Order: sequence, then C-alpha cells, then structure tokens
Amino acid sequence: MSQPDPHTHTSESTTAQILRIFDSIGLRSTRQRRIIAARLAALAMTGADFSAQELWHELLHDDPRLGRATVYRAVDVLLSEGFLDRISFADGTHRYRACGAAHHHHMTCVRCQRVIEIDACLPPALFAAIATDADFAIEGHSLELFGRCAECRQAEAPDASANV
Amino acid sequence: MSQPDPHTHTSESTTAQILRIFDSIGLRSTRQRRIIAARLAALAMTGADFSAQELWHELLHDDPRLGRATVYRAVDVLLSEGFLDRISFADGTHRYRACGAAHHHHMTCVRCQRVIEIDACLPPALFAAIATDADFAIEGHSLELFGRCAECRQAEAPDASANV
DNA sequence: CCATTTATGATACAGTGTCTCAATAGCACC
DNA sequence: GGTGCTATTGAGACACTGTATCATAAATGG
Repeated sequence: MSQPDPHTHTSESTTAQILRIFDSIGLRSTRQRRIIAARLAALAMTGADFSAQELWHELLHDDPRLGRATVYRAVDVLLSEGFLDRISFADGTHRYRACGAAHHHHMTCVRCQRVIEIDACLPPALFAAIATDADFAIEGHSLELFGRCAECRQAEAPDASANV
Repeated sequence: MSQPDPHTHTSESTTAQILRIFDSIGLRSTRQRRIIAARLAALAMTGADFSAQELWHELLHDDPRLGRATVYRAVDVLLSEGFLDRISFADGTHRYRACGAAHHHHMTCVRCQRVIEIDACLPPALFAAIATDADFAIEGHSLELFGRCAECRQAEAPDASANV
C-alpha cells in the first residue's frame, strides 16, 4: 500500500497510482481518466512507448466517444507530474513512456526503434564544471543514445562474421 | 584578441563551404540554394538558432517567390550532411543551428531561450559500459542541458539584489 | 437531491513538415 | 552558343500534432 515494491507492481496498483496523481493535484476522478489510467498502467508494465495520438486511438476501443483533447490533457498532466517521460527521437518526433519517477535516460535502436532504459547518468562533476564555466544554473538535462541492438546487428549482417 | 580567433571564417567562405556540400553530393548549384547558403552563412557567424519556417520567412525578403519546400529540402540536406545541428527543446519543439561539424552539445536557458555551446562531452568509459551492458552498438547521442543563465537569474531575483 | 464547478467532447484552428506534379532551369554535350 | 535530358522548383494539397473554445455533461460537497 504505502510501500509498493517496484518489482511487484501489478497493473491495478499502477492504475491506482495514476489516479492518486490526479487526485493529489485536485483533479476529479472521471470515467475517462480511469480508462486512461488503466491503459497507461498496462503500458507501464510492458515499458512500451507511444504517442498521444496512438494512445487516443487505442482508447477509442474502450470508449468510442472519448475525446482527443481529454487524452492530450491527461498526458500533459502526467508528464508534468513526472509519471510519463518524453522520449525525443533523432528525427525530431517524440513519444511518451510510463517510467515512474526515477531519473534515467533512454537508448533507442535506430533500426527497430526499441527503447531501453539506462540508469547511468553524467558525472555530477561534469555538471558542476559546465555550470561554473558558463555561469548557468543547470536545472535539468536530457540524454538520448542512439545505436543498434544486438538483434538488429545480427539481422543486418548478411555476410556476417568478417565484419567489425 | 590574442586568443584563437573563432571568426577565421568569413561569411563568404562559409557560403562557399555550404555550396561545396551541395556539390559534393551531386546537387546542382541553383539560385535558390545560393540564397539559402548566403543566409545560413550569416547565421553561422552569429550562432543564432532558427526554425525552418523562420528561415523561409527571412528568405522571402531576398526572393518573394522562394518555395517553402525548397528551404525545407535544403535544411534536410545540410542537417544530414552535418552542417546544421538540430536542437531539441524541453517542450518537444526543435530548431536548427549552423555549428559546423565539430561534436558538441547545447545548453538552453529556459527563460530567455538563449543557447550556448558546450564542448564537454560524456566520458567514453560511460559509453563503453552502457554498450557492453545492453549489447548495443552506440552510434550517436544527444545531450541537452536546461537551466538559467546569469542574466535571467538576476532578472528573476526581485528582492534579492544581494543574492548570488 | 441540488448547486456549484470542473471536465468533457466536438470542432475549429495553428504550426510543422511531406508529397505531388507541371513548369522551370542547370548542366553536359555537341 | 544551342539543345536535350534531368534535377529542381514552387504551389498547394495533405497529414500529423497539438491547442483553444465553448456548450453540455458529470463529479463533488453539502
């Protein structure tokens, strides 16, 4: 309850967590937000990423009358509350991912677009040096890595083993 | 100034450099591309950032019939050739900047949107550790820092004239 | 149950980038 | 300098993403 084990999160408890976020900033518990929370909880389990548009289309199966703006509004709230992460892709587009609040970064496979989380971060000394040098108060940062996952490297090596 | 002069490039030579990029990949030298190159050379001197749309609007002063798609196409080419950098902002939008080819990152003031370059980068050991851990072949990365510049911190301190 | 106030959904709107295609203009060759 | 081939252009249609508006519906507190 008050001490959810991150490794035993059920879809239901994640749903409740999202609804608690809405509640904590004075937003009402509506049927639409419950539907959205349930779907996001499922996405949080799988770690899948999604665009706001895609999320809306999926939710239309649950409720064909669900408004697009309603979904966008909920995503905005959950993004600013830190429940959702925005992932920027190299082509300038961006998608969302339910990652909880812990600070981390993402690495994207440029071939299959799979996204994995990285818990490593930049050394604080680097930030300190930059901040001092430029006289900036650093408030946040975004680090995205791009590369090829093991599977895609295999799949792309037709005459393999001679390659690097 | 006794330090290494960063302005060893004149606007004209930068224009020529851009046109050489077009030429090197077999693209023709057109009046439109020369106009675009000249403007980008000027932007490269000041280090200003811009959106494709803004660039197009500015160029309409030089040639009121210049097509929007023409500018977008040129920006795409110069981006993929590494002459332009794409800067991603925290709100998901992105802009371009003529930075030449040297690897570097950007720090943006969240208040005045000023962008400064950072030559610091991540320690190679960090990349190696991540790549090994996740079995990824890392091909690129993007690091954006957000914060407040000295001026904006001053401007935002209403009753703190004695503040840092 | 009722009054108040928030949330919703439909739609219009704005911004950004892509695509198509007929007309234009470079470029290589004569 | 012509000439023909072909890349390029420009205009606009189109798609996608996100925001604003506002009458209506629904949730909350009493």
